[in-house]
Amino acid sequence: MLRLTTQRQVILEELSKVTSHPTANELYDLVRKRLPRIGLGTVYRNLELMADNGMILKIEVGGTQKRFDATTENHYHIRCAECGKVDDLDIPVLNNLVAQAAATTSYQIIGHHVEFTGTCPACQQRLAREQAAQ
Amino acid sequence: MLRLTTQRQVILEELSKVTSHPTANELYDLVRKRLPRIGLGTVYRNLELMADNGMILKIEVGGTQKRFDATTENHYHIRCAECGKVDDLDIPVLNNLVAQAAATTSYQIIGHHVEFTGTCPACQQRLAREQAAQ
DNA sequence: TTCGAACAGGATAATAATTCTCAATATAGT
DNA sequence: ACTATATTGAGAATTATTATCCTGTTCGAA
Repeated sequence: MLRLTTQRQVILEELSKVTSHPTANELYDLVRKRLPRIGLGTVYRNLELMADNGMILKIEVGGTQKRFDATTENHYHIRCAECGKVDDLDIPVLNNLVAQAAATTSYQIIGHHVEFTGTCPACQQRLAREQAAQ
Repeated sequence: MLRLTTQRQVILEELSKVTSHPTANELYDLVRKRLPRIGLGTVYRNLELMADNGMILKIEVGGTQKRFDATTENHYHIRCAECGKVDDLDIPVLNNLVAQAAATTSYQIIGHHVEFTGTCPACQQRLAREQAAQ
């Protein structure tokens, strides 16, 4: 069974503190402020373990890195195509979609996720500035 | 501008032939049967270029690899949590969802994608067999 | 308590997927 | 044909993640 070690506790606390959806590496930076000797492998290992135990959510969106979320209820995300930032979207979860999908596939459905792509406010501004500069 | 080299033509043809959603590496194997001297880098480079030009679709789903699709219209996918296989789902695209999302975010929305996770028929059988064997 | 087994951590090596670099080649337009 | 540009193949480099290995910790049973 899963022990609540100091490392796990701090990882969980730091993840809960932020509203962003940090990557393992971003979380590593946060946690290291409190546990300077922690290893990156430990962060990866424990994020994976906690996700498997339903304590946190592993968000497998597009982009190159996995992201994590202390909120475990299903909700949707929007990802910035420029900088990779991920934010929550405040729209209701489409539970009827699962039934609809189940009717048309021979897969046994586990869950679903909706991911929007877009340009975040910061990148919109940056792009506008770059346009103007030319 | 974009030349239609032999390599690009063959990559596009092979991608169009299959109904699966091959990874760059799977496509590399297919293409190599016709162009044995092609490099993996060329496959990656051209898939990226063709996706940028809207000739094909780059599917950034969960899992560790990007996948590609000769169909460019938006449609939804289901991915096997066991083996990573990706199939199309025959359910209508929710265009109203974009408007809904636009109303609740300051991102400028580009697009959206719905991804279901599940267990594909083959893995269901395999898992059932493994269960029985114990 | 103390002994042993299982658990967990940190450091580092290994792997996987993708991207980059660069010299050589091919192509289009003049 | 000539030149500028685009493209290729080979391999190195990078990035993100996972595995390994050894050491220290903790939990229970004796």
